[in-house]
Amino acid sequence: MPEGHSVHRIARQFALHFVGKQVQASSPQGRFAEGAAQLDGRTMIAARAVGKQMFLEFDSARFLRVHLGMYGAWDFAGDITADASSARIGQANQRGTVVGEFEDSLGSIGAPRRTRLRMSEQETLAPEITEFPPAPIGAVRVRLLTDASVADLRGPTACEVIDPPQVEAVLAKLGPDPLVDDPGEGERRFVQTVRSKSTPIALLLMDQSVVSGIGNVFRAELLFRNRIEPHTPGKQLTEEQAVALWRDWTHLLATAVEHGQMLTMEGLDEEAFRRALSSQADRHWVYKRTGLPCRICGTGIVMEEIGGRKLYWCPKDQA
DNA sequence: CATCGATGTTGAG
DNA sequence: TCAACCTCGATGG
Repeated sequence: MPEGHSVHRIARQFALHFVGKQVQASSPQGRFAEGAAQLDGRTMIAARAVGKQMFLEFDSARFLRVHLGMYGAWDFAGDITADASSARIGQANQRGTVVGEFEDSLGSIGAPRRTRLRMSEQETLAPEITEFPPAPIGAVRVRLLTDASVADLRGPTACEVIDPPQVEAVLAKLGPDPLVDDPGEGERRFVQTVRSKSTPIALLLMDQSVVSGIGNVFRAELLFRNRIEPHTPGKQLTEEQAVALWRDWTHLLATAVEHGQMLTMEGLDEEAFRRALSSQADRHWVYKRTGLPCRICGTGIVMEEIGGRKLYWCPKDQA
């Protein structure tokens, strides 16, 4: 379920604790045994996210490409970075465990630390491990293990070992990512593409070849924040509207990566933004609010299926 | 405890 | 256009 910000957070986790280290790769589930064997014993060189895709680079020019799809997740344990301001506490950990921000990045002398963190759309702290490495739980497609940290991947849409030309082929199909591409260049590409197509803007925002990283939540919220009617053909947007969409996406993405959660009320409603930081309620302008009153004008939010996904908007403010 | 739906993508028909 | 992929929290009985 992750949109772009989650993948950037996961890549950062790998950059902090796996890059520069030799990695033991395996496939406890068995389905990725061949791929794991190609990575086993190699050193991770870099971790990079582009949109919802992640590339873990290993020595000898091998890349692990991962796309979490609808319900993929990484389970980290040992020496990892757990950010208390964004991670929720898992069920069995309700009382007791308190983890300070970046506490676990402080020092790693001696035995691996015991933090366990699931990173998907949400970040959830699980009960601490009692042994390292912990036994894999469930269907783990690939396990990446260093002397102090472990990462288990489950339920991904894509998980494959590829070479540099194949990496380039994947990247070539992706639209700009504000955290990857030069800001001016990304904006130019986005605006140019959007304003050349007759496809509804609601579909263009979800098209990863037009812009990388936007999913169903950000799509609906971006269109509301910019008061754009979702069915408007891309070519009917003004230059200013297209530019504003790109800049707002840039802003929302950076905020989400920083806080580890989507904060789409930010910038337009400071009170709601602060409330969203600590609670699960009142998080969105229109997403999943069918029939509820618009937070601005009170009109009922409407929903329809388009391109196989649910689209939410305010028929009055986004007329 | 069974069922549903989801913040996504691919490929068959 | 739709099923499949394969996971799990939310929901309902």
